[in-house]
Amino acid sequence: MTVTKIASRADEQAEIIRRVEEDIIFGRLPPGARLIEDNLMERYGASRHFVRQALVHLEHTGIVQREKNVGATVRSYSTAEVKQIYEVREMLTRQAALMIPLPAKASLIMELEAIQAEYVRYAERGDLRGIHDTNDAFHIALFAACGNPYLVRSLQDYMGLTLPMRAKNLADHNGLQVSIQQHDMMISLLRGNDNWALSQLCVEHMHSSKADYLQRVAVPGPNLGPD
Amino acid sequence: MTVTKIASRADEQAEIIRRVEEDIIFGRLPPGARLIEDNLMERYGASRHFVRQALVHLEHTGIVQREKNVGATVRSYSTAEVKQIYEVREMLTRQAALMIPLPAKASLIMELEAIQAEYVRYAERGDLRGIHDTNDAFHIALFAACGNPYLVRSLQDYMGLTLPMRAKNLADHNGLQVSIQQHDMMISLLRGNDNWALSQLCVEHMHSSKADYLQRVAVPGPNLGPD
DNA sequence: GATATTTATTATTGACAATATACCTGGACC
DNA sequence: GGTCCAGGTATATTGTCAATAATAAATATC
Repeated sequence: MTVTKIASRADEQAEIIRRVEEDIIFGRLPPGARLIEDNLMERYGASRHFVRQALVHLEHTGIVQREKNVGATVRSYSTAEVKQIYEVREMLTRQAALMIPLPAKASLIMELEAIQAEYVRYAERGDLRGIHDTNDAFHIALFAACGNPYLVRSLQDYMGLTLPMRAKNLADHNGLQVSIQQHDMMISLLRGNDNWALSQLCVEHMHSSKADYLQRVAVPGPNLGPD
Repeated sequence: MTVTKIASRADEQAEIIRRVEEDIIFGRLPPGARLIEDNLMERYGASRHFVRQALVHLEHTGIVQREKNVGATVRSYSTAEVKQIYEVREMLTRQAALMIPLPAKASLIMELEAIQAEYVRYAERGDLRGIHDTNDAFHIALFAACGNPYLVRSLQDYMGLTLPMRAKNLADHNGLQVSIQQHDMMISLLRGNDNWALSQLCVEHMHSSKADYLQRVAVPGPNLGPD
């Protein structure tokens, strides 16, 4: 019940979005779960207006589905959709990686190393939210180096869209270790000259979470009991 | 003052968005113009709620800029930004075109021919709005054939973003004729087997409006007077 | 030239309206 | 007598609005 003094009213909505996202990512709100405005209002202590706006945003992002006069639910993705989403994300990723001038500037490498250090710290602590955020920050910082902010924006769109799929992977100890190693490899490739290798690594980096998710979808969790 | 019985309240917002877009596209609202809620409310006979919502949407689209407590303005693009936007759009377009299975199904070709016929009709009549809409419809229908709705969605995003740049080109008689011819060529390429040629044509198809816009930006219109 | 004041504009809120869904009741047909 | 459908009512939920507060920019004043 800490009040924590929300910085400004404008950030309040962003905060709601973050928290709903978080709840979705970490499975507290499973796919298909209804997002009822009144509940969210109470849960986050916000007015209907902000909650609604947050839902509109999340709908646009793609992780929430809204139906007029009926309400919002957490969206779930079929295997076909997951493949399609990743197809585009991989394409954008590959392209962005190829556009990064190599060898990268020292400032970029320093920035990434700083983020990576933080990432490792969160990983050790098992702070899921921190892991997730620094992971995203790492990729954004990396791809920003491609020089085209619009490409980065689109990549971010797809990172948001694949949020639910990636979360579980980062919670898994093994997957997390692999992710950390791959980030390190990316940094070392930035010192070299091989855009193609970088591009390939970035695409592979996505592969595990995608495969993982598809597997999870194919074999529905047995510990949920009959429905 | 025709009332025209707006189909449903939900469509009202879409209608406002359409009309604001239209005003921006056709230059009635030039880049930098302020979009004042009260004005729009009166102009479109809508409540503040819908106008605001429309502005939020247009901001997300990218053709409107909003600053807290200050208001919304029509966004303008620097040459660098235009190039970056088109860089991504071309990339997505190329990719989508390469993914269309050739030769295309007869149903697709029929659909495109129908749209194209409408397009020509609007062109003859000089109906700018109709020209614009059918042109977009043509491309959406074409690229939908790539089989990945998410790729199409991203393409649509960029079509929206380049809206202000493309409009003037479609108003120009010459540019319009070229556009019509290129559409015909696309349809005939769909009957063949050469994805690469199709891809190339689609990218070239964008080139004229892009070049045109960049030229227009480079040589500011002289009939606006000093500011 | 700095500061107070006014004005134009957007942000926020809570009350109310509209809508869809779930539930319940009554009746008819099997 | 039981069951299933139709209709209507209640309820849960979202949609809309208009009044008010908050903010930033412009203007006037000293």
